[in-house]
Amino acid sequence: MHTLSEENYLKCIYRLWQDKGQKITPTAIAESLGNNPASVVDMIRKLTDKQLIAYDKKKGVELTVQGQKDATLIVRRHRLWEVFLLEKLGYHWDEIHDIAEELEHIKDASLADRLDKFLGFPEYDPHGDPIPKANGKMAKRFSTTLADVKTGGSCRVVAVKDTTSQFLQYLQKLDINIGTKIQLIEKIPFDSSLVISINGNEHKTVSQKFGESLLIDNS
Amino acid sequence: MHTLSEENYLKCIYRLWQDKGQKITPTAIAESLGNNPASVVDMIRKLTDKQLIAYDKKKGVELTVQGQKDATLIVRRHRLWEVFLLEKLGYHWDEIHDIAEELEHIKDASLADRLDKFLGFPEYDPHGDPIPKANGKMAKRFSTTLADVKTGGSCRVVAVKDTTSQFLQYLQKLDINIGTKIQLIEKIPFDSSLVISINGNEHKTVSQKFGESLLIDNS
DNA sequence: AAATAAAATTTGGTAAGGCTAATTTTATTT
DNA sequence: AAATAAAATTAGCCTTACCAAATTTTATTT
Ligand SMILES: [Mn+2]
Ligand SMILES: [Mn+2]
Ligand SMILES: [Mn+2]
Ligand SMILES: [Mn+2]
Repeated sequence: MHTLSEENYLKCIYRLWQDKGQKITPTAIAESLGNNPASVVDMIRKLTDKQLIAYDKKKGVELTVQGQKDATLIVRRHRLWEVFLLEKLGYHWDEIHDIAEELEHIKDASLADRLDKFLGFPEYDPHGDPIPKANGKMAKRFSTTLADVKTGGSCRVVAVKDTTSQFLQYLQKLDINIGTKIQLIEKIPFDSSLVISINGNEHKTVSQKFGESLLIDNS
Repeated sequence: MHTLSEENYLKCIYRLWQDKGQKITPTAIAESLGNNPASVVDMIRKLTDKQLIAYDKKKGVELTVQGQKDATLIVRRHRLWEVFLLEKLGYHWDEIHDIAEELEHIKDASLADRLDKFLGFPEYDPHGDPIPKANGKMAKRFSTTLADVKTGGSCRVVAVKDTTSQFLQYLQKLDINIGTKIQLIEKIPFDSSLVISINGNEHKTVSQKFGESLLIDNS
């Protein structure tokens, strides 16, 4: 099996791969994990030896079939634990990520499946991310952000791209949750700030970064 | 906070202290953890520096007040997770110990208390060990074993002293659980084997080691 | 095509937590 | 009281996973 560190690298590579679909460089991994590039190079060698990734200076880092399988399972465990923490233990959605970051590494062959069943086979985690099934398949992952909405358009929040408590607490303050309806009133040309109406209420202005962190469904 | 290794040492020392109440030596700790005595000496220095234990060649290792507090919390988490795994996820009692051994190290200030509440504030874990309360207090710990019962006497199983799956599966095979009634028919003088009747059924013979691993209540 | 900047890699270290083998201290026998 | 055995400790190494600094490779400008 994999060490805690190996698992965190795997999951990180998996996320970078999903997020952009573009070349994954040692620097990108280093930044994402808050590690030194030198450490990343070490781990790339290690994961390559274990046949979990393939590295080519041209194509960057890629997960092998086995690497994808293993990464998916870690993500599955992470998201299932998040559901458990929120629904069963009553945590708020800005508290669960860090705890799940530890829980996802608990090793037991049947734990994820049992937890899945206990939770009623949820499709999405509390941040709107799809939970991989036991077979590795998972529901659709949304990709349109609030920043992509046309002026005047309406949409519904389906997921958050950023799970830091700073962002989630800001959302709480604005009374935005998964399912909240948002109308884009105006896009400020100067800095792409967005003027929005939350659930039909008074206008509020949010940054471009904010808009790019909210995944929405046009409806 | 403490590392995973520090926590496992703390818990080990706590258990040795409860089990016998006698002098805790580096060798005893090494044996209990399956580590080399040299490693134990290193860790004793580390835990002493952190003021979690006090070590005196005459008195052996002792937990400080802080060490006791911290060890108790780890035990609390371990036993609460065991209840969760058995009652909510449907594991058998011989599977839960090893998983709880990992879960007990998840660090979050309110996790144990939330889990405790979710489980309905259980008093004992599935092996019959008392679960420390949030304030550190806990229900009575039983100490009489089946080997202490007088010939002809009857008793009820209240806890197991050994949580290895070898022992627990043997108990399962004999149809012995927490609460099972056992009568001591005869004690073989030669090797202290015990002839018992489980729930009034036909006589079976078990070893002295077996008898010493079952905690009972005379009733 | 050079020059420069950025990214990747190598080299040499550190800290934690293990180990074995050797040594010293403490207990137990004779 | 010696001799012997057992326990504790020290010394020296190993692996994992990180780091900083130096170097090499690759990209980007000029
Ligand atoms: Mn993690
Ligand atoms: Mn999530
Ligand atoms: Mn443990
Ligand atoms: Mn237990």
